[in-house]
Amino acid sequence: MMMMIMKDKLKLKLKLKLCYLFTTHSHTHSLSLLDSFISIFTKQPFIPNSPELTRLAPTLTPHLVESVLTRLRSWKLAHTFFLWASTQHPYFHHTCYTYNAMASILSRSRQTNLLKMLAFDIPNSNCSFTPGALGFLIRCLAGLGLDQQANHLFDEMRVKGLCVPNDYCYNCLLEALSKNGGDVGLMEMRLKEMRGLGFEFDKFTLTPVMQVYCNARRFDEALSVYNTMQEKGWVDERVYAMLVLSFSKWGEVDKAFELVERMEGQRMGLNEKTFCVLIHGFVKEGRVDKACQLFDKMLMAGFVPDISLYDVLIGGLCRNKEGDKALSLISEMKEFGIQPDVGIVTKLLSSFSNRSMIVKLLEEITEEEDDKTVVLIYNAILNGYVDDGSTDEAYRLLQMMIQSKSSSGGEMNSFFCIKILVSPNTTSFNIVIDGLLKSGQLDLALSLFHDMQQIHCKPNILIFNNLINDLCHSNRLEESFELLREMEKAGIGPTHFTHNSIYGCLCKRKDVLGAIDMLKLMRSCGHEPWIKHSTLLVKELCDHGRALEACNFLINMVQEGFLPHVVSYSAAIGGLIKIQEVDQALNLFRDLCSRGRCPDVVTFNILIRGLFKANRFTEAENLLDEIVMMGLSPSVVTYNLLIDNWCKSGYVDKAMALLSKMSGEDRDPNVITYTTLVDGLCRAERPDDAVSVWNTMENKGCSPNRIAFMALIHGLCKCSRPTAAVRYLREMEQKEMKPDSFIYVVLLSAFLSDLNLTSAFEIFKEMVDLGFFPEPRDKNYPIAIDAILKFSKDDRTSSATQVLIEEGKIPRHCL
DNA sequence: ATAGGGTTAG
Repeated sequence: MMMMIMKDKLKLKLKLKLCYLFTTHSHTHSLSLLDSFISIFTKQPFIPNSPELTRLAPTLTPHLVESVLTRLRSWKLAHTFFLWASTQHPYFHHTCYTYNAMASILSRSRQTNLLKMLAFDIPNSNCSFTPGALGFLIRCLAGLGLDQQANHLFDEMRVKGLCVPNDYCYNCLLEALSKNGGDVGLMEMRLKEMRGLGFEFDKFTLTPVMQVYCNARRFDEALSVYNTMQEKGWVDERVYAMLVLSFSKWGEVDKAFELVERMEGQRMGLNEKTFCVLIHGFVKEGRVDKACQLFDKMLMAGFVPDISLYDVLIGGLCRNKEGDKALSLISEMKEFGIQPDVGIVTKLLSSFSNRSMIVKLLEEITEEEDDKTVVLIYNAILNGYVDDGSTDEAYRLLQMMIQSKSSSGGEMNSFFCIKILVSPNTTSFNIVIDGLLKSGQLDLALSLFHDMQQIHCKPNILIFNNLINDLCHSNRLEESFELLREMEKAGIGPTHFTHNSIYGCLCKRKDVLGAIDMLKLMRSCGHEPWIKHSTLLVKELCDHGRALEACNFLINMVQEGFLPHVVSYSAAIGGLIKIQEVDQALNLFRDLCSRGRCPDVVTFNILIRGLFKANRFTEAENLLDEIVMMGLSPSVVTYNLLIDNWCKSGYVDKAMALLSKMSGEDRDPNVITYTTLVDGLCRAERPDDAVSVWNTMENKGCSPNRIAFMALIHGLCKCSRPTAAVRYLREMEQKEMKPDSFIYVVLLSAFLSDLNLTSAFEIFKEMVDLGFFPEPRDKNYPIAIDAILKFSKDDRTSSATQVLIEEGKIPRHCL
């Protein structure tokens, strides 16, 4: 410790000596020092502890550091130098001036994080700041939205005694707080502090205060501040603009406009940006009238409008069906040399329902404008047709445009009654081809594609992609490949969309080899295959019992450098389970985990179901623990699987207990949960409990679907309660749900066992009328035959049965 | 314009 202090003292002595040496000579020496530092810090590579720097360190002064910082052109170099200088104790300590020089550079170059760090360091450096310096620093912070840091810094500097803030500091702080929305409570607290310290409020205090009130929609407070400023004569253009913009934001268009007029009375004006924001805001509020007036004022003030203002005004006028005014704006913009673009023309067309207006628009433009603009308008018309479903009209108009190219006189457009003198461009074809594809006219789109090549119009990537995509959806793979070759010949590189369209088609076809070839191609282009396509291939294979091939495909994907998504893996696991390869499924599961893919609840659900089906209950329930250990939580499906398994293995009460647990865990039971339990309770001969679960379901607002109804009806019949069951059948009918045929058989049998022949016949008749009479090979066929026999033998039903036979409703072969 | 998938009930 002692040694270090002595060493420092020695260094200090040396420094004083050097300073003396340099200051005794003229300041050309310090200029050359400046140059030395600049050249060292701009030299590449920079070596922090070079002998050169060590030699120069003692010469550092705050003034020199400031000069170097402002001379270094890049913020990075400046910051490197700044950090280096920070470590040169005891020769050098930063002052508020060097800190601020750095802060200003970081603020200008938007280095938010570095500035934040700097602001954090300053109070810990024990460097004192003048009030002016603190104000400056706060403004640097505010410039990058660091108002919270500014607020914190302000207090810390004061508490540590490093600065005694004055009214200027407070004004800077208020300004900072108002910049990012602002917190009314915080702002009012600072004002109270100021007053307590005896500082007067001035224009620079109240302007940010008003801003904060405006941002917080505190209408009355904002106005009262405004009035105070008005009395003192502090209202300037900025204050006005602030209030006008706020009024506009609050939807008070008239008040905003009044204020603008008041400004004019005081010979004050808005700036260009404020004009633009206001005009957009007014139109948004549906006040195109005031927006147009303001627009005129803007032109009077000498500002040159840009196309976006015309766009928004014309859009507003079109919405108000003021087509004439919109058209006159078109003439006006032409005087400014601004061409209407597609957006504007489209807006005009959408508001013009009658053809005369469209003709006017065409006239307005065709006279002077070049072909480019005319094509733009025609494209807008094509767009309009396609958008309201008149694809055929669009196609016809485009054909006329194509003809105009070949016949020099121009084709007569019967709709517009004018001559078409312009040939279509790529966009024209794009619009119509797209429209044709959307309306399912692929072949017409393809023929248009050939037409465009006839007139040497170049197709773009969008046209190729859309055609290929549609061909793939129609399973026309060969033609897709042909287009792919064609686009490559045309020098248009396929995108991931192109490749994925074809890949998807191959997957749909279960063409494993083709899909792998495509993956190779995609790998070479850096195109990622879409998850849904790979998964589709896996699923298609699994649905056909080819789970092992699906697994091989996934292995191939890995070999091609694409790690399949967990969804694709899950599909394969499901496929393995379907062919009873549960152990293989478990292996695949472990494999994907080891490859770094994370299984999710669905993956677990698939496995749990597989294990249950294989009667491996303990393993299934162990997986439940694994879900939790992985930080996942069981889903409703997981619980439903458990409930189903417990119901079917005789633990209905355990299942019921889980039902109550689910609501508590914010895993609300769904219609499947209830259906499973209704089925389970009926299997356990507890029809009353089943009905009570049913009622709970309805009370919870969960509406039963046809499967739920069928489960209850079936269940009640099994419990010999066909009369109760029929009530639910009627409810289903009321809800226009159609039960499957077996429901009628089940009801019929139940009534027959119950010896309720009348009701049995009623159901039987319904079944026959619905065409649900079982085929001879159907296992329910004997039941139907037995019923007919019983009906024929009984007085209550025999004649009606006879009628059915005579009407031919009971097949002949039954008799 | 172009993500999106795999699991549960009668």
